[in-house]
Amino acid sequence: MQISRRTQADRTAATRTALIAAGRRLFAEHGFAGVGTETIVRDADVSRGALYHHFGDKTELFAAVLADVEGEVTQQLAATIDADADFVTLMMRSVQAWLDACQRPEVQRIVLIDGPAVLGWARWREICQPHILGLIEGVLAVGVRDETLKELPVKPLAHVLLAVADEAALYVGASQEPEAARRDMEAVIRPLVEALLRR
Amino acid sequence: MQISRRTQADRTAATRTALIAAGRRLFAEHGFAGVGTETIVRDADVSRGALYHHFGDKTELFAAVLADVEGEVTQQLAATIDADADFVTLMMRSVQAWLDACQRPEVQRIVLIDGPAVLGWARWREICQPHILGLIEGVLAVGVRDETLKELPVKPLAHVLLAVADEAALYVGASQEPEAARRDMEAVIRPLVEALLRR
DNA sequence: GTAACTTACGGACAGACTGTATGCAAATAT
DNA sequence: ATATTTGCATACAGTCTGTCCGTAAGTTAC
Repeated sequence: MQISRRTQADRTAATRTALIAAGRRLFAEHGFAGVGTETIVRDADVSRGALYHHFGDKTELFAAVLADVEGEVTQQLAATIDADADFVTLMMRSVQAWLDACQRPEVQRIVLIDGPAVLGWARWREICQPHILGLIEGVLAVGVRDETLKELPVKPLAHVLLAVADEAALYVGASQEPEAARRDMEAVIRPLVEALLRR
Repeated sequence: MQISRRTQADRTAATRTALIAAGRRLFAEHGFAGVGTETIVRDADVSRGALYHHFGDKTELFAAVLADVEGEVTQQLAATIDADADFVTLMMRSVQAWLDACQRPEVQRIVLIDGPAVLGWARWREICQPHILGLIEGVLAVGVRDETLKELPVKPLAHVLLAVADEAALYVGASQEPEAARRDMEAVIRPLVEALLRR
């Protein structure tokens, strides 16, 4: 083994992250269909050959970008979770954090709008699974086990709750008066969350 | 005014409906990005010139297809609505009907998956507004006014409920065991609907 | 250290697809 | 009957995607 200025792993990591970063910016601004690979590689300062070497096709790059954004947002969310809080405030705080995160166009456009259309619903949710969906399921599972929550199937429940949060984010994002829309949405979501508690 | 074999309005109607029907089939099967205009016009038995004469571009044709599907599904839903039933059973019956309708791939792919990505979320919901969203808002408004429901902002609530129904449809559609998934989803949705009632 | 090999990348190319422009024909207005 | 508008056909230009093949950088074997 010889000494080398840049190892292969280094090169790979550099171009991959450059491409993902560029894709993130451009997909967020123009949407998946609105930006060509040429634009992406120019922004990332690599060649189209490099792109197609590391990613099977344009949608694979998109999948990597999506996973990247998902991971980041989920990490933010996880940080706001306080295991001591009761279920309802925990959930409502998570919704708050989710709405905050989704104000960034990357999340709205990439995760919520283009994700399912580009990758298909199943693949999209698969990518969400280890991240945000898993987080929700975890919180719910605890609630079900220690009997503060009704006995409901956790997985579909997590899907429904995430769908609610997604729609809320888009609703607020598209609203002319975001503050009012946000207050309304929180007022709507709270009773839904409370409905999960045992009486 | 002379007698004419085919009036202009007839010609227009014929090609428009042919294009919409073809688009409906093909968009449902291959997705918006997966089918070219050439394929559509061949299936509709018209020329590309005709397409671009009647529709500004491919996305405008898609919008027309979406409105078409929306209208049909909403009509089906409206038929199942029985004003005499109490709120919860009314809602749960609507969910049933919605899940039935969404088993058709046209609805899943066109309305739920591609719609927001192709047209943008705002335009997408705009098209839903006169149809399914309006229907939900109507039912809710009645409930709020006669005080069987909590006082919640109707519009965001309708959005959230529709989002729940959409996710349920996609969840069931993608499931390996649709019957079980459907039962689970209904079990999850019921308490959410009940949560809207005044105590 | 050198040769063999694998991995990362660059540039050119073919195919497909979208939207437009131009020309014609059918229908309607004058 | 003529003019004008509307519906439609075809050809064309521009763009974009994915592939192919060659080259260079890095890694392994001897």
